[in-house]
Amino acid sequence: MPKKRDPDEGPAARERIVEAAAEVFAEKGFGGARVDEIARRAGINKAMLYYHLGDKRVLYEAVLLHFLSGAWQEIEEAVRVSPSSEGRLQALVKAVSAMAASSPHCPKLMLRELATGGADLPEPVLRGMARIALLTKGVLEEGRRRGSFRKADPLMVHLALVGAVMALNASAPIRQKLKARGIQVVPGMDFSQDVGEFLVGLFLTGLVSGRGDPLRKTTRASGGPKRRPVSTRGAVP
Amino acid sequence: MPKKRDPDEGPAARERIVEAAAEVFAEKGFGGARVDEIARRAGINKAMLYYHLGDKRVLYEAVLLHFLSGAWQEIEEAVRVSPSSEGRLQALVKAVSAMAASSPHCPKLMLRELATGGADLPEPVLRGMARIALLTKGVLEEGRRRGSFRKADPLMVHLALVGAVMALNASAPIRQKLKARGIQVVPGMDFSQDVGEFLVGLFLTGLVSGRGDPLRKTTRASGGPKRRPVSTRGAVP
DNA sequence: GTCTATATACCGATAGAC
DNA sequence: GTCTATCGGTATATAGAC
Repeated sequence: MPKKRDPDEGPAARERIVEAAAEVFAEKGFGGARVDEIARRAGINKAMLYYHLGDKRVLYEAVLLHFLSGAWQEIEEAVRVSPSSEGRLQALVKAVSAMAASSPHCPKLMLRELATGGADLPEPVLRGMARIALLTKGVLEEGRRRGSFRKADPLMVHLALVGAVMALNASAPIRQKLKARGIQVVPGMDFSQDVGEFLVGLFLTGLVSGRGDPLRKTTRASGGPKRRPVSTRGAVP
Repeated sequence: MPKKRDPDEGPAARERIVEAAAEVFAEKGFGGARVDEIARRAGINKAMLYYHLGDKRVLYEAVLLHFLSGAWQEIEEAVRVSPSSEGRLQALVKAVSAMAASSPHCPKLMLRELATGGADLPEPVLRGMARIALLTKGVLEEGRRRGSFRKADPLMVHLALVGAVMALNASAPIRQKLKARGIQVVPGMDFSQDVGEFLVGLFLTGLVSGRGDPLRKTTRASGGPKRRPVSTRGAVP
């Protein structure tokens, strides 16, 4: 009886391997990840890993596509069904945020790829990222034409969004370390606000007050400019 | 004659080693960096590297402190001299952006640490990061009390700022890859807008139009908080 | 202070028995 | 399909000659 694992005890070998690989690649990076450790966490022999998936780079490609291939369609769909420019931008921000929040491994993998300049990115992943960047560009340019958005480089918006989303969603360990050094927002270690909603507010109207909360009137069409915000304060001497 | 290197031909050994190490750590990460390669790029023998700096982890610590220790004071100073809440936030954004832009290695190193959850961060670096986060928190809470800012979790703002800044400043290789796949904003491969000014606009007023562009009223000099920055609309006498 | 040579350990990948 | 054993290559770190 060469088989020691009960075939009914969980997902198929390939699935378990990809999940374990995502964990280890996210923690250690492509170069730091050890195939032995991936095999161990998958509960499988290293030789079996090579038998099922191929070498380390093929494994990495499978991990990235596992996280990204589904998310792309959800992002495009979320943008497609929104009726206004602001709604589309809001949908884009929320969808990217949701993708990052869908797995703790996803934002870490993305941040590493940002740091390496995409050196380890396989071609299919690059094409998908280009699709999302083009989608962002389209949303922003249309909103700009309609007068809903001010002038901003679409690629910069895309990169700022990805960076902010991934940093926030990968920040739990850093938050814990900062918390031990004086940064404590609320008694718990979690954020005091929903990450997606925070990002929508940030990208749509920024931090300066004087405009209504964008979340309360999401489907406002692309009409003329909004009412000029009232500067609230005696803060200007 | 054991010495092959002319002592006058450049900076001291330690400086050259740290610079080369920053380069390699930024490109390959802590686990992926090879001590041999650092020594080679520093134009020094590997044994000499150990003689001067100690082991790989001490070397990494020296690299991080080299980039961060000076930047912290500049950030705190830039915030300190700003006369208003909005001006302080603007100064903070610009100072963090300037730090990331000061060296191509800095944003890559920061993104990697975000991805690892600060696992490789030495204690002095962590304390410095906590200082900046606390500074951000103070700026936002004061602005909130004065009515200048809307409600937002200060730690989320800090992490979003760091993520966006580092992603934008480390994005040159990714931009080139995306450019080859249909994303081309302007003929050159550079952004069509200054990164610091884009970020100020994003964090202060977001992308939705209807408010005066805060960038038009900022002083041209980088980090110049001399003039009152933002609230210069005609409606506010 | 500088360099060569090497100890020690580990990793990716495969061969081959079962 | 599964596992053990191992090869070949390479990494960190140090010993020791000069």
